[in-house]
Amino acid sequence: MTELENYISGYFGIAQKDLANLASMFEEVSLTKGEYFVKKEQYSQTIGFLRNGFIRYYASDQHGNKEVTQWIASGGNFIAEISSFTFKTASRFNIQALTDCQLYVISNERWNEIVNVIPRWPELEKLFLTKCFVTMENRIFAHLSMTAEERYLELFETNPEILNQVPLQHLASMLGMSPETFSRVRKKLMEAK
Amino acid sequence: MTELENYISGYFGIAQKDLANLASMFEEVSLTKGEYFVKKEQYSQTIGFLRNGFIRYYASDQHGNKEVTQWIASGGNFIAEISSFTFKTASRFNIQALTDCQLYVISNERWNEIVNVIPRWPELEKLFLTKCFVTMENRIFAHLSMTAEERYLELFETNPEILNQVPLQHLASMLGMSPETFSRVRKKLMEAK
DNA sequence: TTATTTTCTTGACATATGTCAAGCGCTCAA
DNA sequence: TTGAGCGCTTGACATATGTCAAGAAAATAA
Repeated sequence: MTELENYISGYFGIAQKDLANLASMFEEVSLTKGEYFVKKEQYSQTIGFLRNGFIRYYASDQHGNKEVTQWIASGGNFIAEISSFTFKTASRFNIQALTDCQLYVISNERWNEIVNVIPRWPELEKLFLTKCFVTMENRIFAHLSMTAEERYLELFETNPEILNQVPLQHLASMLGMSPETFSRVRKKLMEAK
Repeated sequence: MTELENYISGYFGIAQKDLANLASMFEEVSLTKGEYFVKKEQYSQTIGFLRNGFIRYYASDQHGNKEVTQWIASGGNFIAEISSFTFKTASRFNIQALTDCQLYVISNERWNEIVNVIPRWPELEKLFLTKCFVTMENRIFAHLSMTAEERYLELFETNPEILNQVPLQHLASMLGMSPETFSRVRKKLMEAK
């Protein structure tokens, strides 16, 4: 089983024989640090599967004063500006490689042909989208109910590796706090241990 | 065209002849103010379409100190604890009528039979879920990039009617601020005009 | 209607978090 | 190896927002 098949199999329960077909629909792409997967306002007609590295979603706030990091994706996850991909609208975010990255990429047209390989694909896609939606609901609840320190802790417990691998200022922004607050929370929790 | 057909037709582009069939799969349900559509920890196997009234999603924060309003749905929208509905997990939220409400309700089993009435239902459902996901991404971006006052203003411009129809304390919570801050922002913007 | 409860507002004050500015310490390229 | 940037930390201070308590207003019940 190739790496991509392994990953996809983790997301969806798919029969071995179909996995190879599915995997063959993707194309290997590399991004070097700083390169863009999508630029804001452009149209993005692809979905990427991030094999390794980190990719940041960001945009300016409404006044153009500061860059806000919407999300940082780690290896093993899908990457897409889903609004642009699905509704052919302008991208809301820049999606940029924070490190050198390797991806598997698939075009919109190809994505829509997956159903020919895997008949129950619509169901799997639905479950995938639902899972994404539920994750976002939980993320909103976290912002409504938790302090900056609690949000930091949650990240630390959920995804500790990321803390050594991407600029902390971007993690701070993704968690909705300033880099200074992030640094202080971090210090406090270090000393407490 | 009945009310439900009219609503559904707004969400999805569906042929007239299919609409009646689809609508007939729903059941009329009323809730009086204070009644629950779902209680937290229970299993919810239905989706509701809110004809009129307001329904609040809420749960306690992690310490059990305060109730947090995740969302308030207005008439003309679907209501569901989607995680419980799709993955048969315990509900994360209470979903409670803030006013007397009329709904159309459909069970999980019935929902899965819609495809027999409308063959392209999986595609419509996917578009619907994607739209929900995009909405949540935008809501998170709002929390990362906007002040309390800006979030209030956005609600005021997007959905002004809601401000006279549900307790402001719940709107405050949904926007991630205290009732006092909500009240002060409100006063400030009233005076400014 | 009147009584009772709930919700909203307001002031005084507390606290979390943001801002600014300086210094330190990496990293990376020459 | 050595600058030159960039990113992180820290202190001093500013500000947004939260908390508490009281009273006013509105909704609900009797």
